[in-house]
Amino acid sequence: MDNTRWLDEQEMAAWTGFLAASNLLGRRVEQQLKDDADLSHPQYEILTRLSAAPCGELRMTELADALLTSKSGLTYQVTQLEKSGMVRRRSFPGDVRGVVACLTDEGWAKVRETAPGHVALVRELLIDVLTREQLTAIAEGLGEVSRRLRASTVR
Amino acid sequence: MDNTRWLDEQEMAAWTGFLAASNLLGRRVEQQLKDDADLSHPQYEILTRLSAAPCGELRMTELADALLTSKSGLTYQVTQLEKSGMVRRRSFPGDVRGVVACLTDEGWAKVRETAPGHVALVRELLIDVLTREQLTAIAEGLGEVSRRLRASTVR
DNA sequence: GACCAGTGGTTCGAATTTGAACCACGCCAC
DNA sequence: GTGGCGTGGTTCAAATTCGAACCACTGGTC
Repeated sequence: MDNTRWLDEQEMAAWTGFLAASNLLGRRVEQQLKDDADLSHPQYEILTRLSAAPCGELRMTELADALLTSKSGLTYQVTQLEKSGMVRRRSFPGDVRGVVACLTDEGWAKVRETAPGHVALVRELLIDVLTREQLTAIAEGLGEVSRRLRASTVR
Repeated sequence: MDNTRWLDEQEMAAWTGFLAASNLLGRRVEQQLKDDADLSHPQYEILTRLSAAPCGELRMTELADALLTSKSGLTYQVTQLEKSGMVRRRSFPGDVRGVVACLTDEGWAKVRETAPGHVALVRELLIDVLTREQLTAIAEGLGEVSRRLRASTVR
């Protein structure tokens, strides 16, 4: 017996569209960040997360699950950013094990000068291509999808 | 002056939802394929593309741009699949340079036994979470997005 | 106060990915 | 035919990624 519920045309289109957009967009964004700011996308994410946090600093763990990357991956990227002077590590007062990453002045400067170009690209390639209805559908639909994924993921 | 058109709340939600869904879904799918079939996602993609093609074979180049990966990446994955006996390389009659990848019997078997579980997961994590309206919005919206990305990408 | 399961981060090795350099060949124009 | 340019694939080194093992420490429990 084959009782698999295969995908109909519409569903298939959604899945392949999602996959393709995800690959191609990721690639383009990565490319632009590398060219304009000499940053990888994960690195850019780290910088913006930090810049949005009070005092420009966050615990490693908080960063790690905001970034959706593995712990070791984060360690690596933060080390890179530290080498290039964008970020500094400090130890967390109150728990010797804890480490907080902290934006340096150059880090702040980098974010300020990089963000506009990044936003412009995202707008051009994604946001402005969609109708308002598509935009809200995506915001709500994929929002729900990722909420469930987060919830069901073993921490 | 800062004349950047920043993202409003809705637009931001769409972008972050998209990024998160993309990361988390990719990770989960990857995981499942590895566990159930001992395949990476790119490898699975190769197998299904081949199985959808006449005679189960395609030129390397055709595969490469269907897969949205670099040429060298494809070479690597095909080599892996060849080692595990899912795929065979033949030379392309009519152009000595050309190489066609070709599903073996085990390759066919692998696709048949892996596809149902894969589809079920995609359904559970993505398709069945969305309303029908969201589904069509995503199919059309992201379809258009990726079409443009393909078109504007240097080949 | 000593034990012990659990946390926060780093280190390590293995697998994958990418772009650039490369090689061999086909396709033309002359 | 014979240069010379573009193509189809592979090879190479470098960067990144992941999970598993690890270390140092914390917070209860007895």
